[in-house]
This record gives sequence, structure tokens and C-alpha cells, in this order.
Amino acid sequence: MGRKRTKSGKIRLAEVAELAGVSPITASRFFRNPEALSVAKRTRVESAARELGYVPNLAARALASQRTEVIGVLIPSLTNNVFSDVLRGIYDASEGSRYSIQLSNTRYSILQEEKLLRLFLAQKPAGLIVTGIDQTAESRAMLEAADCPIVQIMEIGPKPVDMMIGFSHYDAARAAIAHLFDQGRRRIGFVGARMDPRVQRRLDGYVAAMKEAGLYDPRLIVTTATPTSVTLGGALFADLIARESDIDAVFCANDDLALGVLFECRRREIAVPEQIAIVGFNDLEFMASSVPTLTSVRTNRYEMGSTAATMLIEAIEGRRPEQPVLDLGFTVIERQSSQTPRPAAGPRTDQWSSVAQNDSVTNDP
Amino acid sequence: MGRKRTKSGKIRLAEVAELAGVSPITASRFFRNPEALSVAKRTRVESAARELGYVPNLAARALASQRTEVIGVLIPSLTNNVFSDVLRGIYDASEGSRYSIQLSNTRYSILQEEKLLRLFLAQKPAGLIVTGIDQTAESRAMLEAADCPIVQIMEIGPKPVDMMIGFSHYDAARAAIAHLFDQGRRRIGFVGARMDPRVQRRLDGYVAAMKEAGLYDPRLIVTTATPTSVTLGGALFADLIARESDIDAVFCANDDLALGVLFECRRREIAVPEQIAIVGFNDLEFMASSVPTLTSVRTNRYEMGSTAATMLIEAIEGRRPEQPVLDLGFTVIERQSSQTPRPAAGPRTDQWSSVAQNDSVTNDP
DNA sequence: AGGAACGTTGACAGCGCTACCAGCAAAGAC
DNA sequence: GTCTTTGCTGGTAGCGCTGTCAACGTTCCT
Repeated sequence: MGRKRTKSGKIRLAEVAELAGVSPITASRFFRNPEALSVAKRTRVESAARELGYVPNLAARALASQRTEVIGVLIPSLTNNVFSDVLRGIYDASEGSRYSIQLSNTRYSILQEEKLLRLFLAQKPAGLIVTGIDQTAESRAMLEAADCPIVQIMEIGPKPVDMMIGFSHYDAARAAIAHLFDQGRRRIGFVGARMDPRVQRRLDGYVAAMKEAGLYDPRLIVTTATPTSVTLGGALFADLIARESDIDAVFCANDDLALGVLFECRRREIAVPEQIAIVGFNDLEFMASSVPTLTSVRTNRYEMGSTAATMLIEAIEGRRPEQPVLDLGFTVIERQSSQTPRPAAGPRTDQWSSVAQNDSVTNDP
Repeated sequence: MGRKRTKSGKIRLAEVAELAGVSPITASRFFRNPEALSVAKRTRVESAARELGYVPNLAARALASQRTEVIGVLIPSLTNNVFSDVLRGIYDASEGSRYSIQLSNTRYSILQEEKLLRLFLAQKPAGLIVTGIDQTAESRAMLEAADCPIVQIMEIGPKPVDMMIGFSHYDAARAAIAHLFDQGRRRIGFVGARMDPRVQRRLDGYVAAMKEAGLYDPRLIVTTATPTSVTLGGALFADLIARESDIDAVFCANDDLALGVLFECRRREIAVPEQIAIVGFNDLEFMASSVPTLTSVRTNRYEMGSTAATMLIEAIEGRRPEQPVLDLGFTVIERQSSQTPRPAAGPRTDQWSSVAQNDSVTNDP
């Protein structure tokens, strides 16, 4: 009677089948589609597996079935807080499912992304989550040829490869600027770092809004390719204010920059929001508790990740969503840093809970 | 002559071997140990592989060789900035190697860690990186029985399972308190959140230092099991100051809390550092550019990750480090928030670069 | 010159699992 | 009662690669 036990002493499916008194293929089915078994065999296999402490060999399964249960995730940064929220959503949603996450970092390089994509695709992933819509032509072709579901996350745009979930960075920036216009601000600066495609589209939204209002002035824009940081926010603002001392607001491409601008204002004794209003982007946690509290554009990062993973798993299992492109929208969270003072602002009380946000403008598409 | 091309049209090792005019096993060797081939065959296989665009099938390799090229990583949080730095180090160091990273989130639960560990070990990983030294007895037993190298990261302690890389949280906290003593502070509060084992050891260090100085007072300690945040830092500090209005310094278990304390001080018009000194932990980027700049204990997170991955890979390949336990130390970065004012602090200049740190106390073991 | 030692190569036999298809019994259709 | 349909089960034949061991040619030693 053939080989028993492998040399490593590992329990194989065959052992489980033997103990349960069924054929190996029946035991195999139990793990993939229990409903296909009669109740009697199902319970027999189940208890046999439990008794032996059987754990399936994923490599053998992948080899035999010609597909893996791996979801590939390509993100541009591991450091950026924005992506850690998205990732948390992805991991949370995939937990409990049979799928495991394979993460790679493109470091904001679409060439690196192409290389990683080639690597991923060769392992026949069950599904793929990629960041953004700006792939190389080669990457695009590979994605379209891939025979697995794909979700593009972080933004929405035309021509999705497959599924898409995100929001319009362009519209979000316009909404932020509109809010500043509402507050009577006219000379609104733009501070941006890294200038990846999504930041670029925020800049586009800013430019469009300013042009429409007849207030566009390229000298109000300060950007750099350097990775973002709080310190950099201060430095860029210093450049801006040195050149354009008449600005009355700054729209920052992200919250780190906004915090840096706030600190720089404090350092220079520029009153926020009286002299200069500040608006950030992403609504990280600290924005609600700084002094003054900082206005920001809230984005649904965790939901983006968890929904992307959920949609992807559904699609892998054959249930394609009726709505393959999902706009998660954004919300302008209006806080102290962008209020135009109506009466004189009296001295602050010692009420720390006064950091609560004011009313807000939501964009739920 | 036997099967050609699999139905999916994938290039297999056999095709490469055929084109190169060698046996499949020789081609296989080329990918695993090129030095074993004669130069002639080596170049033939290499060009054949390139020409066909061959990509090895990892599942088949894993099945045949009975081992995977996967490094399992268990961390307690995906949100915490601290871990994103560590992760970046791990990913950077593993890039270019043959090993891929399999990441899982224990959410600070040692039971969850045990479950994940069981899952990981069943897939015979090439190596394992686990966080901390506080595993369940069961986990500990599994780790000790595992036949792969293991690195424990984030802290050092007695009885490493295998390799270990980190620093002493206890000593780091003591160094921070010693610095505050140097600055003449006596009533030093402790603010901590989440209270995972490493934060607990920082608290232990604080308690020991205070006791030795005869200044220990349990009412100076405010902690919570809630996950950390900037807002929470403010709230905890509010609790502390409401109860103990005579404190002259606060040691925060992390930088988010420290920033929250700073904002809360500003809200209450408490002068930092004149009335209250603030010291954080980890030295996140923003600590250097806040107003005032914030003192913190710098930890070598990126290096911890990259060194752990490098050591692990070396060990996997049979080159065990002569030094299996590595203390990466820490540095107290002294900034404005903990200086005792000697002369009166004059008005600030508009020099943004004045955020530069002062001198610092390094602990390089 | 004979033999050992070395470096290089290849044949064979799986690794543990699942796709495919056939078989069989029970249930339903006419 | 016969024929089809359905539900469940099992046999066979790999998936693509590598471990093991034997065989080969070459070089070096005595």
C-alpha cells in the first residue's frame, strides 16, 4: 500500500482521507467545496482533519490547480500614512478569507511598478490591487491581458482596466479652494511635495479653480519632487511667503505639509487663520487637535482598502460587482485654520474638547 | 516527444533547457547555483532563458524542494508609524534577494500572534521575523521547534529564540528621565497609551528612575489601553494636569502623545519648556519642526528592519552571524521642549532653519 | 601508466495536490 | 418498467520543479 508519511512526518491529505475512510479526492473536495459532499462524509473528513491537525500544502495546491490564493498589492510608499490606512483596510478585509496578501512597494516609480507587475503576474495571483491610473503602456497591456480580477485604487479616472475605487483628486482640490473662496480668501498659495500623479491632479484642480475666479497666479505655487515631510512644509511655505508676502491662504497637498506650514506661521508669528488660512489634505488624525485645528479634505482611505479587497475577492469568486467603478468621495472638514474671523477671536478657554470640528461640506457621489 | 508547452502556453524550464541544448536539471541548477555550471552552458542557459522570457514557477519549486522562499513577518500594527519604518527596512533589505515577504498583523494580541504563527509555520517559511519577546508559551515552543532562522525585533531581552535585534526600552526611558533631571525637572509625569509590553517597559524605566531619585509618585502616571493618538495625548495630559497642577515635565511614551501634549499646553497657554518640559519617544520627523521643537528618544527603526532582514537572509543561507543579539541603542535628541531656560528666551527670528536640534546623548552599546 | 579525485552532467522519481472524466446509485420522467 | 437526470465518489494522470545518485570526462598524483 504505497508510501505512507513523508519523511518530514507531515500529515498529508492522503492520511486524512485514509482515516476518514474516503478517497483523497473526496477529502480534497471537503476543503474546497464542502457542500459537494454528503453530510456523513463531510463530518468524517472534518473530524479526521482535526484529529490529525492537517494543514494543506499551499504549494502543492497552487501547482496542481494552476492558480494561487494570493492577492498582489502594489503601492507606491510604505512610509506615507495614507497608504498605511489603505493597507489596514486591505488586510482587515482579506483576513478570514482564504487569500493572502503579497505586498510590494513601487516607490512612486512606474518602471518599478512594471517590473513588479511582471513578477506578480508570473505567479498567477488570484487578484491584483494596483495604485492609481498612471501605468506604463506595457503595464497597462499586462494588466489587460491578465486573467485575474484587478482593482485600481486611490483615484477614479477614465478607462478602468477592470474595477476601480477612489475619488477625484481634482474635484477634492476644487472643493477645498471653493471653501477658501467662501471664507473670502483670494491670494491662495499652493504647497506640494513629491508631485506624484495624484498630487499633480490636486494641483490641476487648484489651478482650474483659481483661473475660473480670475485669481490664478503661477507665483502662488510652490512644489518640489522631494518626498513630503512636516519640515518640508515649513520650508516651502517660507519660500512662498518670502516671495509673495500678500497671500491670505495656503492649500497644502497633504496634511504633513499643512502642519509644517502651521508651525512655520507660529515661528514667524503669523496669525492663523486671521492672516493666513491653512487647508490640508487627507484629514489625518492630528488635524483635529492642533492649535488652531486644521481644515482638511477627508478621504476614505480605510474604506478604500477594505472595499477594494472585498470587491476583489467577490470578483475572484465569480461574483462581479454590478458597479465596477466606485467613487468614495471626500469631505471638506472645516476647522479653525480656515475660518474668517467674524467677531474678534476672544482668548481661548481651557476647554480642550473645543477642538471639535465645525460643519463640513461632503461630496458623496 | 513528450508534452511540449503547457496549455496555458507558459514557458517552462524544459523549454529553456531544450533551447539551450542541456538537460532540464542543468537548467534548474543555473537558477539556483550558477557557479556549478561550466561557463559555456551557463551562458547558453542564460540566453535561452532571456530569449524565452522564462520565469520560474515558485509553486513547483516549493513543492519539489520542500521549502519556500518566503519570509514571514509578524507585527502588531499597520497604523503605527514606528512599524512602517521597520517594514520599509525589511522590504528594502529583502528586495533583490530571492525571498518575498509575507506580512501579518497581530493587532497587539499574542493569541492572534500564536494563530498566525501556526499558519505561517505550516507553510515552511525560509525565515521568520517576529515582534518583541512576549510570546505565549505555545508560540515560544513553536518558534523553538521551527526549523528556520528567526529574528525577534523591536527590543532585546533575555533568552532569544534565535536572533534578536532591538534596544532596551527600559534604558531608553531612564535616559529620557535622566535628561529631565539634568534640566532640573522633578515632578515628571508619565503619559502612555496602548500599553503594549514595550510601552510597559518604558514605564518601568520611568518608575525606576523616579524611585532612585526619591521622586516617585504614582499620581504622576496616566495611562490607558486605548490606541495612541495626538488627540489622546492632549486628553491624557488634561487629566494629569487637572490632578497634579505642580508637574514640571511630561515624559510621553511616544511622539504622537507628545505632540498632543504640546497642543494642549498651547491651548491652555502653558509655556513649553518654561513651565512644562515635554519629551517624546521615537523621534518621528515632525518632532524637529514643531514649535517649540520637541525632545525625543531616537530609535533606529529603519535599521532595525533592514538589519533584521539582512541577518535573517544570511542565516537562511547558512551564514549565521557571530553576534546573534544586536543592540541598536537609542539617542536622546535634546530639543527646545526640554531645555531649562537659562537667560530669558528672546523673540524668535524668522529663520526657519532654527529648528535644528541641540546636542544629544547617544547610547551606542 | 594506473588509479584517485574532482568537476560537471543527466536519469529517475517523486513533492502533495487537484482537473478531468468515468462510474455508480438514487431520484425523477415518460 | 425503462430511460434520463442528478448527486456523489473515485481513478488516473499530471502540475513544474528539484533531491539523489550514478556516470562521465578530465586532471592530478604516485
